[in-house]
Amino acid sequence: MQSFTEENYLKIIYHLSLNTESAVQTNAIAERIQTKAASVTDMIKKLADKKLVDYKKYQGVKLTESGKNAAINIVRRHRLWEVFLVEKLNFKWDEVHDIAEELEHIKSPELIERLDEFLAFPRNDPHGDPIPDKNGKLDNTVFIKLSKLKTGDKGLIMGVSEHSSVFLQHLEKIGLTLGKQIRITEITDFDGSVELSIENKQINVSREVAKSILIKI
Amino acid sequence: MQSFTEENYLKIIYHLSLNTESAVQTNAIAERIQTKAASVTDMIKKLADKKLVDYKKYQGVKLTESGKNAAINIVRRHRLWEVFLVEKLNFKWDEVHDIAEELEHIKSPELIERLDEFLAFPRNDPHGDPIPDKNGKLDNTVFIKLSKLKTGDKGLIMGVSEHSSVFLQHLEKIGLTLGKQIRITEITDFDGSVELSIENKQINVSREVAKSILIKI
DNA sequence: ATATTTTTTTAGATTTGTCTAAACTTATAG
DNA sequence: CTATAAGTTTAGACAAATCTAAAAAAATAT
Repeated sequence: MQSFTEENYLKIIYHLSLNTESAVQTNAIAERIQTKAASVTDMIKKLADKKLVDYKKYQGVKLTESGKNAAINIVRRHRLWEVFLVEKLNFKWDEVHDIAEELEHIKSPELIERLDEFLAFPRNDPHGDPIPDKNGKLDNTVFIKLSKLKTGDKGLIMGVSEHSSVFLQHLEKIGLTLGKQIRITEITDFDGSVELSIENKQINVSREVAKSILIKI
Repeated sequence: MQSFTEENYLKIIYHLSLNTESAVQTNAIAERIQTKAASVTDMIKKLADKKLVDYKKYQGVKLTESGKNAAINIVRRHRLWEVFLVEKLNFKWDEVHDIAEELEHIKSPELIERLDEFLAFPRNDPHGDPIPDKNGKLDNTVFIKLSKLKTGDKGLIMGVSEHSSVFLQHLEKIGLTLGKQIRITEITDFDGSVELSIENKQINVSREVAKSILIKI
């Protein structure tokens, strides 16, 4: 069983691994986890001793099979708690991350199975991210960035790839929330901004925003 | 804001204070918290520096006003989570203590207010213990031990003063659960065991058991 | 190919919470 | 009222996770 801190490292390494085939760098971890590179090196050695990561000096780390399992479990717990906070306690989607960050470390497996059942086995968290099932299996449906669509394309908002409060509050304000149907009405050539219709209203989003919204066609 | 460990000490000191007017002894804390007296002395000094306890060498500790507030807050969180686990996730009353022990340290006050609301502001936890309100106020209804009743007395089972799994499972098995109506039909003089009728059945409980069941007449 | 910059690691210190062993206080028994 | 026992504290050490400063390796630039 891992400590609170070890779990945080595993989770961060897992998230950083998703963007790359190659090993995760010490500095990248340090930045994400708000600590110094030297501390990361120390922890990496500890995780390597426990066979949770493969590590060669100066070469960064990769999760082992068992490290990956542990990480996915943490992600599962985090996302289930986010669903609970939004669906049952009426938190907004931009308010839940920090609380889930604490709740994810509660260890009882029985608790998580029952929570999953209580929430009716949700497949996605409030940001559209998939929730691993109890065997660690992830729904591998891949969504398309709104910025990749063409004029006339229709789709459903399924998630976001940027999780900051400012961004989520902005989406909330302009009405771009999970599950809504959209249709692209125009794409401005020179700045890539997108005009779309949603619930019979026309709104305009910048290319920056469009890149962070995930769509199912 | 206190650490996980400091919170545990405050909680234990609070519980031990309930049984006595005088200061709580180092050894008593050590026994409850599964640690050594020397460690307790160290932590007590830290809590005293933070003005959470009053401490004079060799004289034990008492919670200060602010220490007591902190402790009551932890108790509130613990008991609310116990209600959640039993009412919403269908845990049995003897299964929830350890999980609530972890959940009670999640810090967000907003979370607790919303949880309280979600549970419809329960007044008691699954063992009948009162839940402090958000101002720390405790319902001061005092219940009577079943062992104090006389033949013919009627009452409702409101709680238990012993929380071990074995005991709770035993009560569950013989049907003595929260909220049920009972009537004393006979008290055996020589061993103090109590015969009572509950839901038209006659059952017999030892004096030991009777002392740990709390009744509202 | 060498110099410079970036990244990573090491060495040694610090903090938090714990421990053992010994010393000290207070309580209890004769 | 002294001797012994019980309870508590101190001193010094340890493990976990962190840090700073300096050394070492790898990447980049001239």
